[in-house]
Amino acid sequence: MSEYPFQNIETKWQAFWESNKTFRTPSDVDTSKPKYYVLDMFPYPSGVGLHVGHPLGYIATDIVSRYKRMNNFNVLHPMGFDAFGLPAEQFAVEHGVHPRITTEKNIDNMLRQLKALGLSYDWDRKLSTTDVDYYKWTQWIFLKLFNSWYDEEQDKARPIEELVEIFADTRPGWSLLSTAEKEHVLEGYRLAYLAEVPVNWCPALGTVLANEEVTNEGRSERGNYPVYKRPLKQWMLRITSYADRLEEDLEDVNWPEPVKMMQRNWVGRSEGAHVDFVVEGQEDKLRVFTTRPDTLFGATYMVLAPEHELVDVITKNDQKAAVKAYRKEASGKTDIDRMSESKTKTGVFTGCYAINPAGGSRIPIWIADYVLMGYGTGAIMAVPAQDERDWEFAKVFDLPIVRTVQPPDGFDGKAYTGDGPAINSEFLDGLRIDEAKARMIDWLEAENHGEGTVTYKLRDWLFSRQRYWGEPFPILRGEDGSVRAVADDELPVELPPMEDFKPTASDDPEAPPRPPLSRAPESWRVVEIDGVKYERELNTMPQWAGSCWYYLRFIDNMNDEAFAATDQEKYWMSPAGVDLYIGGVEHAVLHLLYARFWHKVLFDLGYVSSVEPFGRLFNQGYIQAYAYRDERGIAVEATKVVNQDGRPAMDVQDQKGQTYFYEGQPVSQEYGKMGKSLKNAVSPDEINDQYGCDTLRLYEMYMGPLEASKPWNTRDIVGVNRFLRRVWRNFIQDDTDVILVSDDPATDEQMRLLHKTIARMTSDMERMSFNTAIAALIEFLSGIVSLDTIPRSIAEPFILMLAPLAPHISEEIWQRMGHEESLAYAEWPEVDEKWLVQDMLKLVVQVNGKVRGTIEVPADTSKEAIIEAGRTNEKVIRHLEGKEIRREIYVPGRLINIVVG
RNA sequence: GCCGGGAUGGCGGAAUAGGUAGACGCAACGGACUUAAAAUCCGUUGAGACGUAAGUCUCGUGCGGGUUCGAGCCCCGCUCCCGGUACCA
Repeated sequence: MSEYPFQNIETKWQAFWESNKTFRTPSDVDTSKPKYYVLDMFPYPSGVGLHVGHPLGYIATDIVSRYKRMNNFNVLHPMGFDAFGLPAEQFAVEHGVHPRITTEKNIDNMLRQLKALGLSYDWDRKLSTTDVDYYKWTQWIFLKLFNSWYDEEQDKARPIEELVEIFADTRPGWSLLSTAEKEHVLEGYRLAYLAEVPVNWCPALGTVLANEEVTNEGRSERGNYPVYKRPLKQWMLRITSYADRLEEDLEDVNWPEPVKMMQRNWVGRSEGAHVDFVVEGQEDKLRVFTTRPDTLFGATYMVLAPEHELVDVITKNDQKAAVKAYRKEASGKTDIDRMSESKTKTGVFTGCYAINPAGGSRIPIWIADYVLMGYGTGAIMAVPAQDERDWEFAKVFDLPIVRTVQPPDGFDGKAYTGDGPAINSEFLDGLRIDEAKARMIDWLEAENHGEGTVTYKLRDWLFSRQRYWGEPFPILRGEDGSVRAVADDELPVELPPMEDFKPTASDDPEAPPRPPLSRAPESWRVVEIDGVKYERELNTMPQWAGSCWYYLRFIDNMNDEAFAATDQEKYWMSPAGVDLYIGGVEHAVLHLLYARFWHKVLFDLGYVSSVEPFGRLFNQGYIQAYAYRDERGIAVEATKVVNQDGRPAMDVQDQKGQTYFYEGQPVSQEYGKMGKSLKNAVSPDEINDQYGCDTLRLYEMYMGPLEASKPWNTRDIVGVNRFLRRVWRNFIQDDTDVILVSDDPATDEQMRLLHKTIARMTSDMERMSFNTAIAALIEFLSGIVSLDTIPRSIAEPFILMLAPLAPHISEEIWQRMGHEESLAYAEWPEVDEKWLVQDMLKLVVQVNGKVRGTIEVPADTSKEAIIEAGRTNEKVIRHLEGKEIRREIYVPGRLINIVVG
């Protein structure tokens, strides 16, 4: 037989696992055993398939799953597809085929690629968010949101009926209200509600987008099209009610700090005060939000956002023209314009004055676009002495500046935002910022000028999309505009089959949105209940809906009574949810924040048992690769680039002094994330064909730490491939195909090597340090490579340790060693400490911290004798001559350091 | 600007609790086997100096300081790279 027949082996074992359902997790697992739920962020089934960067995380979770199975855990390791949403629909539109068909085709291709990697998923739990019996439950959860409200006192969501009962008891005249009037009140409380709000409208995509889906250049994250603000009536989810809990509960999860930080920033909690200003000639006061109530005495002017509703009311006649012009200019600006002009402040005086409640001075009211309508109250008190933006504005328009915090000596700056004693502030003088804030808030509340408050950057979640390929809302609308939920037993509301599912895209930002479902057949669109006609909600849910809760459906995916049976949910989700969740950091805010929100709602309503969905999150790094551009700056196929000697760039790209050519033309080298756009993608299929997937798995893990981004270098693959070939050659005789394992006892030296390796492997696997784990196996093999036959007592543990990393070759050798069962549930080797004990210690002897010699002593030598041996070592003596020994340090088992002066 | 993360040989990386810096792999070089090549196996490989040699010494983890018997690791001050965020009051 030819050496290392990886193709036969891998085909054989993938078929074996599939037909034996080796990795199925039955619903009646022995719950006395510990559980481990390992989850990947499931992929979009895109048409282009995978490149080698995609499976990095999947390979890692697979290794963890296999390792945990060998450690007597019940492992839940499922996989599915996030197939609704824009990418799937755009692909379908581009190819002119129905999204249901392209989605299924793409899923099939991806399944093939995933299975070719030998990943140990329980494929019986496979799901797609587009499955009718999946999105039935997505709709069901939406109805739970619709039928709930947030009780601020109990700090949890409760069923809306309970609010109705409370209103009946406590709200005078409640029973006199009409159904519509009651519903209007309740709308202000429901966690899913309709509201007319300024939304991010993307005419090119024909849909609205969530704040999270818009880049800071004001473009759509998907497709990079311009996005405009416009008011529309849309479904919203009241995620802001959960702002504090979404922030606070980050404390209790084992997540990467950067991701926690990004979520905290997104929630953007800030503490401060509302302050009410009397406006001359107005009844109503003007309310501002400030984080620095302590600086109120230094507020020398006020600024309203140009969109603020009071602008028209307060503007004096002689300023009307200027204000109108400024407002028009501001509204016509896109976000990009605002950004590019952010250097100099602009604004217009309204002609109107307000009275500073602290000190009573008369201060002018301006409008300026550096104040945003979407944050706080859309109005600020400007304190130029302690705020950089206000300082710049005051300088441009020559407004007064009063310092209310004493800057340190020698401070020559402008606005001073640091701490210091209050000045020019009457009853606050001398207090530090924190004390002054608290005192001012007390005063504001006592004098009825405002109160302490908290605001957030987080907005409610815009939940409607004007697209076809999404979950229909289980909502009916009456002709009078009333809203009615579809009954639970009427679920699912299936997406109607439509020939023309394309969105109505437009270049005109003012064109009215026309959801594709408005063209659905009337038989679907119109529903009659008790003689009343309703039209179905024509928007669909955003892509994130399906991915918000898929981890729960995996637990019990066949259940048609509930999204998951209670006992199953308890077993797999208690106490801290998913035990390991691996995915890219790009989901830090969107998916992870939304999923946490839904989970908390379900928790409040008693449907899930853990506070957080994902107890431990891990971000794998990106795989990067060299890429090449021609003189026009266009990326060229990296595999076809050669160096000055005509060698493929792949072989020399990490060396200096190279110049590169593509079809004879010089090209420049760069380095970036692997992908289509840089034309530097490497397909796993290629590597599989040439080396096999055990090699691919090993190489991806051997490249470096899982969390680090690292360069792909096809050249380096031969390293791990040589290792596997060497394993094969050592275990299987080349010409006779005989297994080279004997029942001879292992030598002591071999046993020491084995147990040292087990100890290293176990700790490396626990901390997911797979690169060093592989190094340990390579070292072990070098230690036994010269043996003609390998003693079974060391051969078997070695194969078991190799198994999670390179499962196919391991299964094959395991079987040839005489085992009838798969090694998938064999026991992970255990360290026998007695083989770790050293009889002789090798110690380094340092003089003043520099290594000068080594000594070898029996392990039971006393400290004094060891130091003596070190001091008298011939190489050491030279460095001690003529010097006084001041100190002698012995670090047990490691070194001796002799300090001389 | 602000907030995170990082920088170790020609390259990817290792050093888990402050204790021999460079494990393991790639590349390169030398050797064995071979008619030859591939494959495989053995050896060398951070830089420099001295020595015929065994070897010895000096320097060395982005830069400059510090703490310590001892610093890649801790502290202070920088540089550069990557990610997030940006008039958020």
